[in-house]
Amino acid sequence: MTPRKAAPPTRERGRDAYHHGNLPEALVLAARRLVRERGAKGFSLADVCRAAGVSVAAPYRHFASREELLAALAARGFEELGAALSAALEEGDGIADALARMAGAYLAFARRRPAEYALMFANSAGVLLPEGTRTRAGPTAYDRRAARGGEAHRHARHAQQLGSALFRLVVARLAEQASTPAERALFAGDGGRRTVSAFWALCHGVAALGVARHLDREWLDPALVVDRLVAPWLAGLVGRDAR
Amino acid sequence: MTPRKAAPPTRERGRDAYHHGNLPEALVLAARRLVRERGAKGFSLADVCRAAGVSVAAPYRHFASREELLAALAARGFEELGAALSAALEEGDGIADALARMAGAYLAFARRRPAEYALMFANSAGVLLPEGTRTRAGPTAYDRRAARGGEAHRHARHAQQLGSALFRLVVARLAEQASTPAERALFAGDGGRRTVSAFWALCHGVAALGVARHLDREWLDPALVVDRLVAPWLAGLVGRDAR
DNA sequence: ACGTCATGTTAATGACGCTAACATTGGGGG
DNA sequence: CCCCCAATGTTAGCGTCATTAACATGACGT
Repeated sequence: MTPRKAAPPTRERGRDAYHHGNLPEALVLAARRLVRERGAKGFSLADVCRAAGVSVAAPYRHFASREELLAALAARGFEELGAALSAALEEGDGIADALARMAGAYLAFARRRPAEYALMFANSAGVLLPEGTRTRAGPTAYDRRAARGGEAHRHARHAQQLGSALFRLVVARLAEQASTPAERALFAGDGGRRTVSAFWALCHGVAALGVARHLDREWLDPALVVDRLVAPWLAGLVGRDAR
Repeated sequence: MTPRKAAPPTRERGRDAYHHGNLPEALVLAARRLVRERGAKGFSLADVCRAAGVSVAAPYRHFASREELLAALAARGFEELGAALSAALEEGDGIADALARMAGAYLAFARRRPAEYALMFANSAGVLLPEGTRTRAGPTAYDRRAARGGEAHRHARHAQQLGSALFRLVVARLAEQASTPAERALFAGDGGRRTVSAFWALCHGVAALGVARHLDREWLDPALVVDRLVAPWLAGLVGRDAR
């Protein structure tokens, strides 16, 4: 959007064929490997550089900071989680079944990639600092470079949450599958987003407490989560609206 | 517990009257202030020392690492949260009301102390590293000192979760307030712990997503959380067991 | 009075995040 | 066809941090 001057014609944007051969991708992959091996805090940007075989200053051509590299990794995590949820949604037969499958997929993701999952919600800039704070004011060196060279990069920014596209898809698909007026009412208009948000909170609660080892082992079983949380919640909602 | 040799008779353990006058407490308070002002990652151990007016090496007489100081802070957070939950529990009239009040207290805590809440669940050693990993093996200097001088310190360790004491209290109190057989069944035996765990997951899901700004503003209202999550969930559970 | 041990300080170490200044490379316009 | 330039990567260096060892101090019991 907003093409100030005609875009350079022949070269494709960040596909491959760079010096290194797509360093941003290599960095994200290296970071992901380290996150899986050593946990979300168990590595440094320097480690990532060593793993990718570049100097410690190289990442700053593509990412404004270590935080932004991790944000890119988190964004990738959200994409994968979204894909898993979409797949589960499509397999579902009826609202209750679809929600149960999605909960299973959600919890499976968190259990198989605990460090990445924790990272996705450890959005330090947005979460851990109060409202408008920035650790260091003023544009960073990366910003100055980026300002000069058009708009260039941006590897994070996208999908810093479960994209609203996915949200809309889930609402629409569940609305289709509704078989009673009460079920339909749950996904009509803005209420649909509300219902899905509640479902997300439900899944995230179990996933986050589970990853943090605050819950008994039994909660690793999606069947228990569905039986003691998802199903009762849905039944309660439907039952009330039916009355 | 396990008093190897008779404890030193006259001096009280870590009350006050040290060189500094209870440095551990001063450090925790300074850290808490910085967490509230600058967020969970917006400060360094050196900053805490400057705020407390001691040298950067002083904390290591009382805490093994920066992580352990933050753990102590988190433990304090869990204590406060537990107290708020207990108070709400006692005010409740009936299970549904008690749970609604506890949910309100829980969400209020997370909303009023977002950085501390995030910290409480960012237990890096336990959460963010895979199973048995340690960043650096071998006993630290603090460990060696502590091994020599009996068992000495320990400011964290306690209450790294919502204490099981609180858990038992909640289960017992709710079991008393149950007015139907179905409600009573929810809190009988191990099932009680399960039910309260589910409730915790529910609250944590909304609180964590809310703190991370992943939910719409409307979810800041406890009434909505109760109406769309807590109440339906409870009604669903009770309704099913009643059948 | 004294010595001892808890408590705190000074100084030093290695790693890290980040920046500026310099080097290289590959593709497109003259 | 070649050269220029911008994108990409490197080297060197700065300030900070967490952590440690070695040293200082002072309160308390003997």
